[in-house]
Formats: sequence, C-alpha cells, structure tokens
Amino acid sequence: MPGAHRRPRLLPEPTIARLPIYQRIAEELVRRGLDTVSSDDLGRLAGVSAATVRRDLSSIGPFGTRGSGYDTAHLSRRTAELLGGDSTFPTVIAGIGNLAKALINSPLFGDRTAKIVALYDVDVDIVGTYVGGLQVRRLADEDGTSFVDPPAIGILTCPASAAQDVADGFCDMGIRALMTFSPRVLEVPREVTVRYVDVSIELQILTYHLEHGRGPLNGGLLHNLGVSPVRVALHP
Amino acid sequence: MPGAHRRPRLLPEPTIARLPIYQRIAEELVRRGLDTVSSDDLGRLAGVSAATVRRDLSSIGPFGTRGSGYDTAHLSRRTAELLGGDSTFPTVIAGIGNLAKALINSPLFGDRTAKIVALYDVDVDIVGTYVGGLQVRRLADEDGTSFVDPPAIGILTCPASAAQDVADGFCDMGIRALMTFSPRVLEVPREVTVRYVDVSIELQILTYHLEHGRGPLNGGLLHNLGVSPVRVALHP
DNA sequence: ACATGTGAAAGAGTTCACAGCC
DNA sequence: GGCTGTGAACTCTTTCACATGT
Repeated sequence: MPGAHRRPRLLPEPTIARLPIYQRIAEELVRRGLDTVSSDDLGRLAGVSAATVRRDLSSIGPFGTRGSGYDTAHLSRRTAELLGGDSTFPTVIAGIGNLAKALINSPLFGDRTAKIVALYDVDVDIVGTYVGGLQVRRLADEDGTSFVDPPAIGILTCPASAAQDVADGFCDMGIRALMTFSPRVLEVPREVTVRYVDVSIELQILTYHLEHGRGPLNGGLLHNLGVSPVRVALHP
Repeated sequence: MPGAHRRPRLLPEPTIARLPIYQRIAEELVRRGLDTVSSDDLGRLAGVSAATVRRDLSSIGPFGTRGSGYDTAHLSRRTAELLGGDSTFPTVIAGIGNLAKALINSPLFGDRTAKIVALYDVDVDIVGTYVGGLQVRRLADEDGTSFVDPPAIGILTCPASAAQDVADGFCDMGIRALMTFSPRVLEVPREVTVRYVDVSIELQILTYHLEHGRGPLNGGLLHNLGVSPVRVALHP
C-alpha cells in the first residue's frame, strides 16, 4: 500500500545544526526555573526567526502547547537525546599542539558524550609524554588492541600536510566521524561524516566583508544561516 | 526575521565562503606549475560540483578560456584580492589561553592580512605577561591611544560568560568584524559581522550523525553546503 | 573537440499567514 | 487573547543543458 510505510524522516541539515543551540538555551532556561518558552523568545535567544523555531521544533515531534509555548524541560531532553547525549563516543586526537591541548582541557570532552581515549603525534619530543592523563602515541603504531570500545570520533589538529594521511588512518580504524582543523579538503569514504573547522576560511570571510564595506548579515552561527541576533532580554 | 534588513550583496554568501578554497587550490596549482585548471578538476579538488565552480567563477568576473579552462595565476590573484589580501587588518584577541596561543603561533596571523596588535585578558596572572611579543592588557583599561591604526577584527577566545561584555567592548572600539569561539549567540550592532567557530556545536552535529546511523553527506566544509568530496587525482 | 558562461529548471530552506487549540 | 503547527508562497542556491567561443 503506497504511503503506508512511514520512514523516519531525516532532519534538514540546517535544523540539525540549530539543535545544539536550542539545547543550550533550553538547558539554561530550565536552570533558571522557566517552565515554558515561546517560539518568539526562543528565536530571539537563538538568533533565528520564530517561524524557523516553530518549523524546527514541530519536526522533532511536536511538544509545544498552543497558547503557552514549549516545555523547556521536554525540549532540553528531546534535543539532548537527538544529539546523542545518552551515548558515549570514544574520541581520538591527532596532532598534540596548543590547539589539541586547548580542546583536551576544555569542558567539551568529559566522560559524557565524547570521551577522549587516545592521543597521537609523530614528533619524537611529544610521543611518550602525558597530556591530560593520556600518553601520546604514534598513530602508525596503533593496532587497536588497547581500546575497550572502538573509537567513533577522530579529531585532526595536525598540520595540513599530514591531514589526509591521518584521516586515512582514522578511517581504517573504523572511525565514522571526523572533525578537522586543518585547512584541507579531506577525501573519505562516503559513510564517514566530516566537519571542517577552518579558522583561515572564517578569517578570510571576515576580511572579505571588511574589504567590501560591511555585511548587514551577521550570519555565521550555524554556518551562514542568515542569522542576525538582536539584543534581547528574556523578559522585556 | 526581525532586524535582518538585507541589502543586495555583491556575491552570494555561499560563494564568498568558497572563495578561500579556490584561493588555496589556485595558489597550490600555480606552485606546481600548472597554468590552467578545468571547472571539473577544480570542483573535485574543492569538493563542489563543476557547475558550482563555473557559476562562482563567472560571477567574480569571467577569466576562463573556453576549451582550456581557468588561468590559475589569474584565479589566485583575483580571489586573494577579493578576500582582502592586499589590505592589512589590525586584529585583537581577548582571552589568552591555550586556544589564543595556538592562534597567535599559527601562520594565520602574520603582517599580511590580519596582524595581531593587542591581547587582552582579566586574569591577574596573565595580564602583564608577554605572548608572541605583545604584552597582555586589560580590555577595560584600553583607551585606544596606543593604536597606530584602529583595530578592525576582534577575536574572542574567552569563556562564554565573558563573551557578550568583550563583544560590547570590541564594538565600542569600532571593530567591525568578530570571530568568536565562545558557545554563545552574540548581540552586536547591525554593521558588525560575526563569525562563530563553535566546536561544541560541531561535535554535537557529529554525534547526531553517529547516533542516527550514516551520513552520506560529508557536508561541513564551507558550512554545510552539501559537499561530498571524493578521492581525486589531479591528472587521472 | 572541448570547456566556459548562462538562461531555465529544480531543489532546499525560510517566511508568511492563518487555522486550530489551549 | 495567545501561541503552536503547517500548507503555501517565496527566496536563495544549485544543477541541468546547451549555446557560445577557442
């Protein structure tokens, strides 16, 4: 029977990219003891339009109440769940410089969602040292026997010249998600997701706008979604 | 969206975001002594379609030659110029931790396009110290008298809790371009461009894809443009 | 023959506007 | 009255397809 089979619909990529923002805000609102939030207020806090908020939230399974707004606790729970907050993804990092240390010392990687389980480098002065409680090893020496669970996320903070080799090594280890800080397009198998965090590109986008007289569009949050946050008070 | 009054722009934002990639590749091709490149090859190297390459390049002033391809030297020059490569933008950084040090020590900031001219922090152990040849000062003490040219770019590597105050301070200094690493939506005057580099969001996008099985879409480069680079040889 | 440049079509995402419900 | 949920309109971007030029 045509149409009877309901496939779990993927969310549009821009919506996925906004979920972490909603999550962060909902968590904060719960912390402040606010039970509900309107699409209008949430939109202002997230820097997107109320219509976009309603479209996004209705697509992750409506839980708003007409007349009052969205339940902050429910919103927080649902977004956290969608973003994999209930799972733990073993994470490895290659290229242990200042940037890697900044990441390792940040609150991003606890034992919660992404847990760092291995550090790699090639520099003889760095291999063998301990950073954040883990001994730095050589990626080439990795045989996978030391992992309790196989790594799921790989982070590249290595020089651009090494990026493709490291990415190949990570993919061979079975990693399915890469975040790279190297200014380099990576070629990976189709089933691997790659996120590029490219500061040089960001900087050049800024200089483009400076060079061409301003951009009224404060885009950029969530990847150029055309967001233009305005100064907002939670309770005007 | 409220407050998002957009004026017609010279180039579409996604095209602007791809310019740095074309720039980087064109530079590399010139270095390798290749005089021309086809939209097909350039697309594979940049991880976008040939049609997109042709649309982008034709919109920045056609300089391809039918039958042979694009002149790499010309392409490199034109993109560099569009991206402000001929100007120097004084840049300041607030929040001098590992991340800031990684940026300061990176080749991104020379005397070329973005030149770092001031460092700020509030920590008494950090204020007064020298990092990369500059003495860290307090943003609150800044009266602007020490600048030869007024700063154009502000970078926030401070804790999220301080981000809005720092952004306010930067905007008061007349800065028109911000890059922030704090997980926080910034509210700034309309004429200020903001780029968000939010590792926690990137990480959560990865965990979303891991949680929901596959993502054949290796999007992310240039902000989720739906790019899916495949392994490519320059001259097959 | 080959590759660009570009109208036209398609696709993706956002915003409008209002019906529906609290 | 207020606010969500959603079909429809609209805007922006990409892709197609081929005329155009070398």
